[in-house]
Amino acid sequence: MSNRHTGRANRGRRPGAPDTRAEILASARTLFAARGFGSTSVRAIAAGAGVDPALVHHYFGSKDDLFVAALELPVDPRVALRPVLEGGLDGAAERLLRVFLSVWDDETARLSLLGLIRGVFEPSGRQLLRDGLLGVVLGPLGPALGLDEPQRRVALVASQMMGLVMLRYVLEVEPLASMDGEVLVATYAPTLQRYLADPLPS
Amino acid sequence: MSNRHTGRANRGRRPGAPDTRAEILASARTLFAARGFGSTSVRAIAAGAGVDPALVHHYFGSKDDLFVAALELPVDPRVALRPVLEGGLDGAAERLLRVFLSVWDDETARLSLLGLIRGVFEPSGRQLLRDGLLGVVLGPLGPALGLDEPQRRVALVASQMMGLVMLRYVLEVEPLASMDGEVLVATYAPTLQRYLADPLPS
DNA sequence: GTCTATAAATCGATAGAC
DNA sequence: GTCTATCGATTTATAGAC
Repeated sequence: MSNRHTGRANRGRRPGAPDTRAEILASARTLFAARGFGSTSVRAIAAGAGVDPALVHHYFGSKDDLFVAALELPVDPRVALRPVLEGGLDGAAERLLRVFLSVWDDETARLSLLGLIRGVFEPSGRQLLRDGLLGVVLGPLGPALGLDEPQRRVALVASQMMGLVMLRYVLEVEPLASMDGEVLVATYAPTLQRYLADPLPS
Repeated sequence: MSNRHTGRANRGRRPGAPDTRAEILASARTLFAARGFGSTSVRAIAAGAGVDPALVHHYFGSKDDLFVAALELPVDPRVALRPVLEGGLDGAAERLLRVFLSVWDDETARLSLLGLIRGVFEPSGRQLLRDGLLGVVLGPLGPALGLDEPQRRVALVASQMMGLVMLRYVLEVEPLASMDGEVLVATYAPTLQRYLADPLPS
């Protein structure tokens, strides 16, 4: 596990001077928050961390992966949402709600997510939440479900889910705060399904 | 209107020593935020301001009036919502959305309201927003429209409106942020009407 | 153990004296 | 403008019947 206390110290490669991986993450968080995902280049992140751009890919894979890591989400939304995306448009709202509630009703995940929501009122936090929620979390719904006007439909879905979060988990308004998950699914699924699939006005 | 600059200064009664009205307001804000509307008595507010309870009524009328004043809302929700309450259940969602958007799309009012929303993450601000939004603003919908399960229906309505506020006015997500008001009404009215009038699950 | 009746305290609001 | 006195309603607590 380590070569400390083996009698023969200083064997092998020493740990990288300052923790390179952490510096890349810090640089990414700062830049993503300040300029948004689209306007931040991997090269800029590498420069901010004082490392070679190739190291960014070495540690994190794609720029998307790095963004997800920088968000510090308790779950990888691309994994969690897979069953939602793969099931087709029928019943998509219901599956989405179930995934959504299972994450938010887990206490550890909830605390982490609340931290993200908290940043809403600072410009950097807004940018992060916009790109994260609309881009990474709900964005894939558009292509995967074959939505027309994907941006608009996804924004409508997001508006209802964000409101549910605010009332149930932030403001803790009754009876929403202690309502059974299945009842919530039954209540909100028709709304979300309408936003996803029904004809949009004008 | 005033005796300033009339050439004969200091006419009439001078303003009361410490501004009693303002002290009552300050005391009310503190107590409403800390304990909530229901658990705060007019007597406690008066004690906090060091004045007689009757003065509270003298300056502000009812306890409800005082609460609205303490919220520093840009409009009196009880006045603004009158047409919503009086029109009956049919079309209530549409009328509610129109009033809602007319207030939020006014810049002065919006800035003031955003200040209220900002307090969501502090316990005192939560209490204030809960009592304000659910109690004063949307609460009257229950009795006026003759809703069954008024608490639940009003909370559902609030969850969609709060989400719309977050996406359109706080996060400023497109295309919601610059969407025409009438399109928004047409989009969200069916959702709100369902929350108000349709059978609820379980 | 559960429900009802009643007593006590507290509250919001008003009228009127200073 | 400020305060005393007080009403009527609501809430809270207690006691006793079943």
